[in-house]
Amino acid sequence: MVEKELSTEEKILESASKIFTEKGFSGTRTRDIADEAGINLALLNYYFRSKEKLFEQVMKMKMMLLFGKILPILSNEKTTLGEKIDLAAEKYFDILSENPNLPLFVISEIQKKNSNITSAMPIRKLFLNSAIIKQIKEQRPELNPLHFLVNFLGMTIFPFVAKPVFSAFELIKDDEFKQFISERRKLVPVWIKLLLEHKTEL
Amino acid sequence: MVEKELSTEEKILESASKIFTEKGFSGTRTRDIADEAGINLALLNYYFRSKEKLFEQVMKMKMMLLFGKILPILSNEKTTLGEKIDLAAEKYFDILSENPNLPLFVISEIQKKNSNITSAMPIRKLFLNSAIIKQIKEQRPELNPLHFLVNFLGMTIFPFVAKPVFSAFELIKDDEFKQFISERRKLVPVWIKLLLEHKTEL
DNA sequence: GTCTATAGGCCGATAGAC
DNA sequence: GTCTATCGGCCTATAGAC
Repeated sequence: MVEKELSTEEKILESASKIFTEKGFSGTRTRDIADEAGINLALLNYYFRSKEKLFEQVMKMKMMLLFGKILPILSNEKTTLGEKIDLAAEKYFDILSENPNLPLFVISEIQKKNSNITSAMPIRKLFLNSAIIKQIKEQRPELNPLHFLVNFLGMTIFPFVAKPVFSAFELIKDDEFKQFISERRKLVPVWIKLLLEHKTEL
Repeated sequence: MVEKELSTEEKILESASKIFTEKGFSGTRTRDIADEAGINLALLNYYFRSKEKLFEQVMKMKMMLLFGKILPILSNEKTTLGEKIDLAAEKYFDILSENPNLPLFVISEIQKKNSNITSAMPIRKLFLNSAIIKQIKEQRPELNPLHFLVNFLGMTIFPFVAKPVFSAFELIKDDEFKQFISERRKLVPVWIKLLLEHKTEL
């Protein structure tokens, strides 16, 4: 139950965020959100008009959380490539440790086309023109720079995405996972730099 | 529409596989499966009793596809670590190119606890006792071998998991993605071996 | 085995009192 | 703003004819 000194609207948003993230759009019932927020179902529609509109609000928050802090780091013209890797890893492991289900939620709702929010965000331009893309191209002109982005994101985000499966098969316990992630926080930047330095024959 | 010379039961399974994978358990309506299979809704319940039971069948197929070919490669006592990496990468890129939504489907349905199938599969034992874990420990005794598995899976699976997001933001087109994946098929084994060879200071 | 028709329950949304 | 009560539609599952 959400308590504290939140307005009714904020309480509903908090609860919606929690339940949508756990169950996805189609698995969520507005009644559950209302219960979690400690208010009546009618009130949810009074504030947000419909389940869809409430979901879009939550999705917008989640996208900001997923991209808001990272894009500025990648776009910074004043830092070196190595500094960007260190900063981005640190920031992402922070965000994901606080919001472990964030990437799986966003990816899977976008895949199911439950959100049109992507059309409203200029990620493409921001990303393709970012300083880090230029720096990777300088360092490794023979490869698509997306390879290194995917390596970075795969090493950083994938453990959080795959955690439900690892847990279900008891490959790792919750406290071991925390330790595992704190090791990766230091290892991933080292590994990414290693991959960037060693020219690979195709 | 599924045609060919499939039995009714197989047609329903095929269609269920397709639609569950696209929309997840809670986003799927049994009517849509029946339509896709070109049969009546009542017939679906005649063969499979319920939506849940049909889903469990599909999930079992998907888990076999995801683990069935890979675990034997990782458990083979006669191959070297390098050979295992080459074979596993090749096999996984094949499977995932044919079934790009497979990992996202499995992960996200397990996260939503829509399936109990994990309790029926002895993945933990098979994996923890596998030859590859021993070989990684020999090569890099100072690190949790799970780090290298996660690196491998992150580099291999993550591009497929994240593709809906990349596509939504137009960071990559479908034909470019095919090319991108065929590059990674060669690059990932090289990168993984590189990470295994270079001792990392923690 | 396969169909039509419908029961029965769930869920999103709203009317209307306070 | 917040509630109770309820509508109307959708979805799974089944009864029963062929």
